[in-house]
Amino acid sequence: MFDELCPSSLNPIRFGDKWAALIVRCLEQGPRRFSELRVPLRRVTPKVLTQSLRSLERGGLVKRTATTEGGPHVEYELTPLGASMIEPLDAACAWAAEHWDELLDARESYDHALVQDTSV
Amino acid sequence: MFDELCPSSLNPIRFGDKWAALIVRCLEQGPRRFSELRVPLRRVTPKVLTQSLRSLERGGLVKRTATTEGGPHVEYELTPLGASMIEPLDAACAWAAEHWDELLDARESYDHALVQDTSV
DNA sequence: CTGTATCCCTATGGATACTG
DNA sequence: CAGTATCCATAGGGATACAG
Repeated sequence: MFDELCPSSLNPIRFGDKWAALIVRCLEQGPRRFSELRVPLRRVTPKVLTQSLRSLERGGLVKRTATTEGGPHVEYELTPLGASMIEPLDAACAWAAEHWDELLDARESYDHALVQDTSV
Repeated sequence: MFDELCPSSLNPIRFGDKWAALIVRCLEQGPRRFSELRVPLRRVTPKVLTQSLRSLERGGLVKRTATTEGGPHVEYELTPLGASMIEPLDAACAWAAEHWDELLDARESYDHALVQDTSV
């Protein structure tokens, strides 16, 4: 029933892996180089960043352009498909931001209740 | 920079774990019992379903109600907070559905190109 | 019926070091 | 600069069996 909504091998509802959404938001403002992406992403290790970028590239969301003149230079940018993802992604981020406090509060009171139960 | 957007411990941008989004969509149409949820979710094992439900409950997105009269009977339903998540979730699903073919095509041609490179 | 308990396997992601 | 290579730790998810 939900097969077509969420094949685990291609799960856009989760917007890809841990860094995918963040990368897309970085590229939202224009092309970025490999090293330019590392900084805002909390110093993600190169291996992991490469993994995520390859995955986005594979899904046609990001385009990679390399030149070698004057040292290696690689730029990543959103494809039109990638750019089309920004709208739902922003909606999700806006929702999260709007309800952030509620989420944290719910969590805290749930955990608090658990402690009570356990101690009794 | 992105800390407040995506703490890995509470990552609503990914709509929770593998089953969370699917569960929410099941509950969208009204309260469901534990066993009623197992069927549409491709026969997810009880352990995993319990895990996901607990996680949603902890986040204040789902409410659990249990009665014991005439055998165990437990119902899960969306809280207002959980219901508010449907909008961005639907947006994400709609995007995925709309661009599904493009995603698959991009993937296929990426993999195809890889094979070419490797064989050369 | 609604879960727990146990075991297990893989995928994800990170640290560190090295290369073209 | 833009990655690979290697090793490793953990968590997520699943199979199966059992319990209240």
